Formats: sequence, C-alpha cells, structure tokens
Amino acid sequence: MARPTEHEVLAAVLQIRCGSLQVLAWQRALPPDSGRWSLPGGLLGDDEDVEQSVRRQLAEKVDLGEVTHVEQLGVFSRPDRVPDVRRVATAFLGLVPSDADPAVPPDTQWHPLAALPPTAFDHAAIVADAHDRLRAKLSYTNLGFALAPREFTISALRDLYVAALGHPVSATNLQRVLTRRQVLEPTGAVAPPGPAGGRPAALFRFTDHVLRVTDAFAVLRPPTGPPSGPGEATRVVVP
Amino acid sequence: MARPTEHEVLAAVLQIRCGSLQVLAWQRALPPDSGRWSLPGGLLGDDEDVEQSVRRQLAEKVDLGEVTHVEQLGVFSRPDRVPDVRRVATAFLGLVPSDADPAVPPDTQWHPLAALPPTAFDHAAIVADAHDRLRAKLSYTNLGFALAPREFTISALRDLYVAALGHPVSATNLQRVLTRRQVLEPTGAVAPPGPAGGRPAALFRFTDHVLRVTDAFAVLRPPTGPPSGPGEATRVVVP
DNA sequence: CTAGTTTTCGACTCTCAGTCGGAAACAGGT
DNA sequence: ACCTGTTTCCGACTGAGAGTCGAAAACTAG
Repeated sequence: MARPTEHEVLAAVLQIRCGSLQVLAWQRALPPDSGRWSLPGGLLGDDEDVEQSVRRQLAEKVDLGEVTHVEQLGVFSRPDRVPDVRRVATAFLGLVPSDADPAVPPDTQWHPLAALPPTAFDHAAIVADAHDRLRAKLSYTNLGFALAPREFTISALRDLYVAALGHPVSATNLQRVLTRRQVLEPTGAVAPPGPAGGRPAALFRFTDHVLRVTDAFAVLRPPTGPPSGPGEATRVVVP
Repeated sequence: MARPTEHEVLAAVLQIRCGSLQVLAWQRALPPDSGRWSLPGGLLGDDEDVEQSVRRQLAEKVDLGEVTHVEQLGVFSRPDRVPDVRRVATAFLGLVPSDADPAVPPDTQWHPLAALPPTAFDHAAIVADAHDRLRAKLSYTNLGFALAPREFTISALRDLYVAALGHPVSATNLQRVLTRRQVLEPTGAVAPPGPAGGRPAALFRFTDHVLRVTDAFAVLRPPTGPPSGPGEATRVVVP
C-alpha cells in the first residue's frame, strides 16, 4: 500500500560575508522547480547515516575543510513537499568562518538571507529554521567559534554577532561576558590598525572549537556548594 | 542500486510518576529483539507528515488527550540500527502531566529512566536524548506546563523539577523566578494541608500552555531602552 | 606637535539568583 | 485553651553578572 519513501539530506550552509548573513544555494537547471534556488544535498546512501551523508553531499559543492560546524535541524516531511514522489528530508545547519572563501561550482552562489531569491520546494523554511537555530545557539553556547576566523579582534567579533543576531551588540559586554565564561581568550598579539589609524586591537581566539553550553538557567543550576568566599570553612566542633 | 528506505516515527513519552521520571514502552513479543522493550511508534503513512504520524501511532497506546506536548528530537539513521531492512527513524519527545494516569495496553508499561530494562534497537539512545532535551528546555523555557497538573502548589512543582532535573531545587527561588518571568500565576485558591497539618499551600497555574522561551543569553538580548525606572525621562533641553 | 580615530579598561548601577530566618496557618495532643 | 510540630509563605541580605558611560591608551595623518 505504501508508495516507496525516499530520504534526502539538505544543508543550509551559512556564512557572514560582507557584513551580512548569507546562505549557499545552487540554481536548478531542470524541473521540478527549474530556475529556483536549492540547498545542497541529495539522497541518503545505503551505507551511511544522515550525518555522513550530508558531509558527503556537501563535499560536492564546497571544501568540507571550510565547514567548521554541522548540526541536525530536523525533519521536513510534508507529503507534498516534493511533487510526484514521497521524499522525506533531514535538514542540517552548516557554518563557515567569515574569513573563508571556498570555491563553489558555477551554478552555486551565496545569497543574503535578507534578500533570498525564489527557493525550491520548502527550502525557504529550512533556511529560516537554520537562522533561528543559529540565533538561539549564539545565545547560550560558544557556537561563535564556527563563524569567526581563528583569530579576531573584539570589534570584528561584534560585527559577526550583529550580522547573525540582527540587533546591536555592545563590544564591551561581549568581551567581558565571553572572557568571563572562558569562551574567549587573548592570544597576546595585536592586529594592525585600520587605514584611519586608531589603537591596535588585541587578538582573541575561542578557547575550544567544539560546541559547549555556556549559560544555564538559574533554577536548573545545581546548588552551589558552601560559600567558599568570605565565609570560613566547614565549622568543626572540637569535642 | 538503493535498497528501499522505510521511515518510522518513535516517541519517548515521559511522565513523572511516584517522584521519578518514567518512560512509556511496550514489550516486543516477536523477533527481532523479542522480549526487549520498545518505544511506541510505527511506519510513516503515505499522507501524513512525521508530526501527524507520531500522534496517530501514539493514540494506539495512550489517550492523546493526556499528552500535553510533543516535539521532534531528531533523526536516528545508523544503517544497521534495525536488522535486515533500511529504516530511518524520526524520534520525538512526548510529555504527560504527573496527575494523569492514562490507560495503556497490557504489553505496555512505565519504566523509571534510572532503571531501564533492556531496550530494543537504539531506543535507549532516544530515551537519553529525550531526557537531555527535557532537562535543557526546563531550564530556559516554560516547558514545565507539560509535566505539571493544571493547578499545583509550589512544593509539588518543586518535586517535579527535582525529579526531572535530578538535583535539588529551591522552592523559594522557583516561585520567585517563575512568577517574575510570568511563567506562573497564583489562582487565588489554596490546597488542603497534608495529613501532618501545616499551612495550606497556595495554588498556581502556568500562564500559558504553549512553549515559550523565557530566558535569553545576555549578549543576545537586544539593548534595553532608556532606563525608565528610578531615572527621569529622557532629558529634554529647553531651547 | 596636534587633531582625529579606534580600542581598551575601570567605575557605577541595576537586575536577579541564591540563601537565610522569621512569621503565618494548619493538625494533633495535653 | 494551650503548646508543639509541621508546612508554607514572605521579607531581607548578599553576591554575581549584565548594561552603561566615560576617560585613558595607542595609533595615523597632517
């Protein structure tokens, strides 16, 4: 009774280019939806899981070495999301550091999320989910490492956060908060000043390049031990 | 070349029963993995998406009216996760309020996550993912509404959080934090005291029963307007 | 040497989580 | 009627962290 079910993987690969958040897409030459822009991906192979598959398919469009983070977004499964066939998609978020400029095939281009051309199928919804996920995880994790170069100034990092979040961010707070949480650390080196002069900016790096949760809700936080600060150690009653 | 791909949905339905977090599972009578415990679910139908499918399949095991929240966890797709066939699974988290006691089929039982019997296939990993997701979302969202009865005392809510999070929670903080964030509101009524007496506890309810994010990372937070608190309004210079 | 630019750092304030202790409200026994 | 034990409620205090502001530092260009 069941018609055959295909399974595909799709990736919304995001990068901050020229100060705006952009997504990688290729223009379809053949129906269905020819002329519209499609996310990189393809059918799941027999001997791979979806994570392996999306990396394999992405390698056909960009240098995988430039993609610093890939994570699963979820399943898109509307019965009519693709015409004629039943095709379920697992969507992924991919991130590329802002200093990379990977070579892409001629049919493939970066597009600002703010001015997305007509997309194929339900790919616009996937891009929107990717954007939401990025905004959320920038909030309470160290995910910024996947968008930033290996070394950067606080101003440059602030610009990345502004582009990804879409609202102003205080550079002073960004530095203090991220260093206190040991997400950032200074490299000791400084960047040369810009053409207009100005004080040379100190360079920073992310302390680690694997995803970590750095903020925890209060009520969730396990109780702190006895205040080891100004208080004395555990009072011992001498018998 | 590709062997046929099946797609199934599976749900880890969690509820706090007798002070411990438990998951609904049914015991397999037939191979493969007969005798082991399996999560409710089944194959995706032709004319439904995964969300519709998991609700349909769940309705065969429990009264859907008792399940207050369902959300997608992700895809489990190891090629060998099920023997003989290629079957990709979309996993879900389901939540049941602690005061519900839905009727279940004879092969189906609740099991504490702390003492889970042998599970079929990769279902133990799905349960672990569900637990992690629940812990995380209790932290920065109002997801507690899906675990709690419609009305409850702060002590009862504290016990729910303790069971779900696995560490002590201060009732005073819980009340103050959740009310300040307008997640909770008092109903005005009070609960009768327990057998040992004691002051009657005030009853509370969740202000809304749809998922909301209530905590936001600092750097992410859009800039606050001018401090409208003790300060004066925007200083206007009279010309 | 001065003006302009950009970054950096310290000081202040306010919000909020975490803790503590006392008051309030009940049941049961003397 | 009173006291005791129990549970809940609510105030006050403390400390950490975020948001803001402004001045000092370090550079370029004229």
